[in-house]
Amino acid sequence: MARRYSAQKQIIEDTLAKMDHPTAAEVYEEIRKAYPQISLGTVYRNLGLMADDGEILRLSFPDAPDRFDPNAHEHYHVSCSRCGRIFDTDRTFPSELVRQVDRAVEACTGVRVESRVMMFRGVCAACRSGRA
Amino acid sequence: MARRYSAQKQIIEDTLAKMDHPTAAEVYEEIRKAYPQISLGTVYRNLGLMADDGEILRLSFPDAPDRFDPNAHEHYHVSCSRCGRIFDTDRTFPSELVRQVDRAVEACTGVRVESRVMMFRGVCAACRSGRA
DNA sequence: TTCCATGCAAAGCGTTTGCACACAC
DNA sequence: GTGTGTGCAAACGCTTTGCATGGAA
Repeated sequence: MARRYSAQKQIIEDTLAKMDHPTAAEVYEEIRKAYPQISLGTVYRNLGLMADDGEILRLSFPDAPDRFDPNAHEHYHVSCSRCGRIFDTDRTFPSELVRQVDRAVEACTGVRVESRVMMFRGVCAACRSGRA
Repeated sequence: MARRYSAQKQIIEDTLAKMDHPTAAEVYEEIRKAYPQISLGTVYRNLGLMADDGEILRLSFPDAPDRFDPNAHEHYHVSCSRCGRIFDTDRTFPSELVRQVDRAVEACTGVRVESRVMMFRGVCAACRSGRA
């Protein structure tokens, strides 16, 4: 059941942890700087497996490659419609609010919520004031 | 600025309205029953344009084709992790809750929310009781 | 020794696009 | 008549996969 150790998976994990919602290709390019022999297929394979195992999050956006998030905890994702940057909500986000929404969703649809990938669009603070 | 009238766009719009979160291919197949001469490219083109204009919603899921929703109003999407069906929240969903979340998101990330595509996973009522 | 993970390259699939033609205006 | 939308098919980009090899257990 447990996966066999592999240096590549370790590197992918460590690299993802240092990046900000990268695509698989971005992870690949970053790793290649230090380990030019790694293959894109391996990066995809490991990211996919980690996402399936719930270790990390895979985020899908229209017309764009998937992005990965090492933080699999419940949080929201917000992308700025001007600069495209992606923000996470953090621990300061009231968790009762999340639970309240879960309950309202279940009341409305009958679905008992297990996980949330919630994406918002808006304009970030930097873009609203001066420049992006 | 206004788009020119086209019978195809009209059909696509009408067909989408009658379906439940279909993919572009599903819309195409449905239309083909009555209008076999329509082309897949036209379906994609029109759905894409409508989504860009905010007329309809385009939903992206990992490892699956995009799905389209004729209802562009603020609502949540919930997909059942067992049967894969997609549910919408409806007007009974408390809108103050949505606004509360928007405010909390802005407090947390600095992003002023303009639109929400919120997707949950869980197990629907049908799957929880008997069979799907 | 066993068999899972890798590297490589090709295939797969959803989606977009270029072009010639048709049709709304 | 002018220019946007269509049909068709080819191209595209992201992602997965088959296969031979290498390395963990």
